[in-house]
Amino acid sequence: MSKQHINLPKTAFSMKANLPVREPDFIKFWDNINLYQKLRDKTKGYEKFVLHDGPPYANGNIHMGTALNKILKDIIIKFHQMDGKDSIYVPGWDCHGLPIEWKIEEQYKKNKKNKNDVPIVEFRKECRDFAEKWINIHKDQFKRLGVIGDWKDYYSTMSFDAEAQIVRELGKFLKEGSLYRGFKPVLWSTVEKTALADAEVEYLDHTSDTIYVSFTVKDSKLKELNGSDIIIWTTTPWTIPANKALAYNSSLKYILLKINDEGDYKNRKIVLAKDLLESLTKECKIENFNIEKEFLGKEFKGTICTHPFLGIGYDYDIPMLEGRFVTIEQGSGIVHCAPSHGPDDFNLCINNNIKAIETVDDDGKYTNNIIKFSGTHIFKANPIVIENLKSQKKLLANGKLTHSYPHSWRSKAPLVHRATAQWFISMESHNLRKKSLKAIDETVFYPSKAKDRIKSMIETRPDWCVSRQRVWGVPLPIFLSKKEGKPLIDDEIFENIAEIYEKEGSDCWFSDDPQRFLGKKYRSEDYHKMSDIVEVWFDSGSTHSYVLEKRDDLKWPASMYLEGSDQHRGWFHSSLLESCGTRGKAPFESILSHGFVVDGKGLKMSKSTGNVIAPEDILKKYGADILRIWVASSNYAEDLRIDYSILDQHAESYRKIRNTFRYLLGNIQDEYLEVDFKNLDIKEMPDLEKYMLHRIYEINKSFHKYFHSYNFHNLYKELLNFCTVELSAFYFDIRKDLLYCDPVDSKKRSQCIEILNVLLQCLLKWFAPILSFTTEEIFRLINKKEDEKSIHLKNFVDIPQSWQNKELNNKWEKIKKIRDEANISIESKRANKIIGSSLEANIKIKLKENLYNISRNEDFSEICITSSATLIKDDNLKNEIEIITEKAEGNKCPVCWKIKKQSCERHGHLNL
RNA sequence: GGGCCGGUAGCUCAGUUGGUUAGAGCACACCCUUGAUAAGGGUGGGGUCGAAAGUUCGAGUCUUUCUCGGCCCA
Repeated sequence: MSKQHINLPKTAFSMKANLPVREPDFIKFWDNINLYQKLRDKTKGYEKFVLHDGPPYANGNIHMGTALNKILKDIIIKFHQMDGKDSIYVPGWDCHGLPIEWKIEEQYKKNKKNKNDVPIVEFRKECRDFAEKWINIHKDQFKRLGVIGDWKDYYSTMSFDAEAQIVRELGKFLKEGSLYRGFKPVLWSTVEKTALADAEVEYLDHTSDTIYVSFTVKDSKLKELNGSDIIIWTTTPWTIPANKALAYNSSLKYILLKINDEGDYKNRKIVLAKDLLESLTKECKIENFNIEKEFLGKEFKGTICTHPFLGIGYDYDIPMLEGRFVTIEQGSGIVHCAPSHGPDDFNLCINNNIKAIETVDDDGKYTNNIIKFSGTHIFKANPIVIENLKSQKKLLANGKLTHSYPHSWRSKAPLVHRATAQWFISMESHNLRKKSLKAIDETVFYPSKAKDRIKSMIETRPDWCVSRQRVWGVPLPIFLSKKEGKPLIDDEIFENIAEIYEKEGSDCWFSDDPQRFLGKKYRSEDYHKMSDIVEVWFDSGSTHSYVLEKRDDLKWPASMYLEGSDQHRGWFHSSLLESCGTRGKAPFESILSHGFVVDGKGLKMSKSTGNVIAPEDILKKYGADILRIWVASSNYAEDLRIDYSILDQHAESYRKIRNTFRYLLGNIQDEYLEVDFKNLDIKEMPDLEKYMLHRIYEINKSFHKYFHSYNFHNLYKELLNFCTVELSAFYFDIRKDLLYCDPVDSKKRSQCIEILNVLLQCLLKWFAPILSFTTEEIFRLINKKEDEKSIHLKNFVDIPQSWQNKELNNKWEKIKKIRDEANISIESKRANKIIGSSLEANIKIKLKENLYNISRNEDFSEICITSSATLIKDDNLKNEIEIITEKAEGNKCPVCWKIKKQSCERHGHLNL
């Protein structure tokens, strides 16, 4: 038996990973050694890389998208840390807002409790506790993914200092004058005198008055339209006095129609959508008419009409605007717009610089802004409006319609869209739009196409409405003077409020005497205290001010913001606006946006489709490292597909990587020796080892190139290919003979061992940001230094330029080609059952002079793993390379298994 | 419905400014090995580049239309 004469690999590193069971131990370990703090200590004073966390909402278990986001962040953080930066990740949570309010209200409903009976402060306390609970759950879920961050000192939008700073930020906008009071429609119940959220709305049948109204064209580029009547249809006649515009669809076909019937409209020309001709003439009982012209909606552009109540003082222009929401489902194909009474109307108008005004008061009565009808309750206004339209000869027809209509879930009363006072940040008054666009230009985007996406949003977005009529949020720190109705602007007051919040949070706004906030300078009797809260996007949009700017360990602006591509309209967007408004610059140097997680077919995950995979399922079945491989190997610039077959594939790759490490560890018998790269004696190395060093140099180069461009899927692919193609199938396979069969202390074998140590170090570090757990497992096995606790505390390797050897590379490219040819030749003999193992073969390699000269000093029996190999120069060859494979005759050496006629030159003396 | 983005082997991805026969790894099939062994090696099959039309000497790459999918908006 000759096993005693060979050096077989031996390692404590098991083939089976058992990640789901083992990984949690490493999380405990990282906690125990306080890895986060160790990292900070280690790179204290170094250049900072700050990846500012976009706060997830503290509500519900994490899903695949969250897992993707956190893992991607962690991978990037670890890369920069190992690249020699102080790479900092402070996790945060978004805590205020409606979804949590609803959750608490839901609990109330279950317990038959009425929200209105509960003091606001108590209600807010429950919201706070709810968010707190989910932060803790999330924290564990994120840690389980292997994410290293400042878990002890995380940030949240509901912390007292956050609430205080939000007040200061709002104060800046108020002081500047860009935060103004405007009006915007919300769903309103005139019975309960309150705004309702979508979830509080019930759709019930309701019978409405319907009217066909005409707006006379005052001026149009389309000459035939002048003097004609544009027809609109509406189910809310009471909104006609609030009309400010008309909307058409530019791709629809419209017609100009002359009415010949007797009555108010005899000989008048009306305009309507062609597709609605039949229904409209039927409903309006128009029998005799002729079509005078047909044209496309886009020709309306620039058309101005007069208000149907022109005769009673409504003497302003009504422009026709392009509105994509206009359809031919019902009506006339032209929609009347009252910006105070519908979201579509509001948006279209505000985009065309027509602001909504207060037209209806809290009680449901027209305000003084409505000429002639002020004081009239809108629910009693329909007959009056219809009467007036008729007398002005602007009513083509009227009727009734029963349709689904929003009602209050509590009082069951029909709701209306009513413009209420809201607070806006102007995009124009202080050049916020311009500043933001400039900031976008100065930001680096990964992928670069994302830049255009956010840019076009900023270009077209209306003013930012930052007020909400809810309770779970930061109260708008605004006092309106009773005399002038103007907001109180005084830094001292904002600071006073902020300081109070810093100590006790913002609950006191709702419970305490307003005088407390006004101090001694102003009298509370002179002011109305606003009860609105600021919308949550302002909360999270301000994180840069109370996290990046406030903390000494961070920096402003952040090096990077990294979120899903939906955040172009979310957090990227609000952060940009908030920061540009208050600091004139973006709070980030770069933005990385990733796509969405979809199923294996590219469809979005949904409960109803049943294609949802939860991170928890993956962790249980595969472990976090497999999930991390999935993240690293997927192209985040597009949507990321995931299903069990995809994960199986990655688990398979993981095994390959693991076995690559196992080979390395086994052959060094877990006795790792750190190689001094700089002083490695390359000259003495065999060619193959030199070639491997060259490959390491090249891989390392592209590794850095890919990492600095955040191109992880190519980086991972490069590493994986290196393991499979160059190591496992090539270098390792060739060197088994040397490692197993040469004397332990032979020079050549020692040199190979040295290369294995180099490879181990390189691979361990290259993979550490991705395979956080597995690399730690290996590091624990080989690390002997008491003070070096974790692989994550190490830096990337620095590969000496001297390892690069392009000439040698060219040579080995050719040798590999010869090897490939030899394999094909050997395989044909194997298929014919002449030989089995390649060691049963002797090969003759015929080469033309050029190739021959390059190869002459190499031992191809070693490279091709055959018993012998002879090189023959032959310039008359048809091909570059020709291989002849013959069955090796003789005796099999019991040690190296080479088949020789004579006794083995390496092991013959052992007399086995 | 609108805006933006995308569709290359079963899977994950390459594919420079349009230029030979579209590549890699994995998976698959077959074979070898049994000294990396619930491992390792070899060989091989597999693509009308989402569809159609167009520009061009030449299109995976450029243009248009359609289709499917995703995000955002309505």
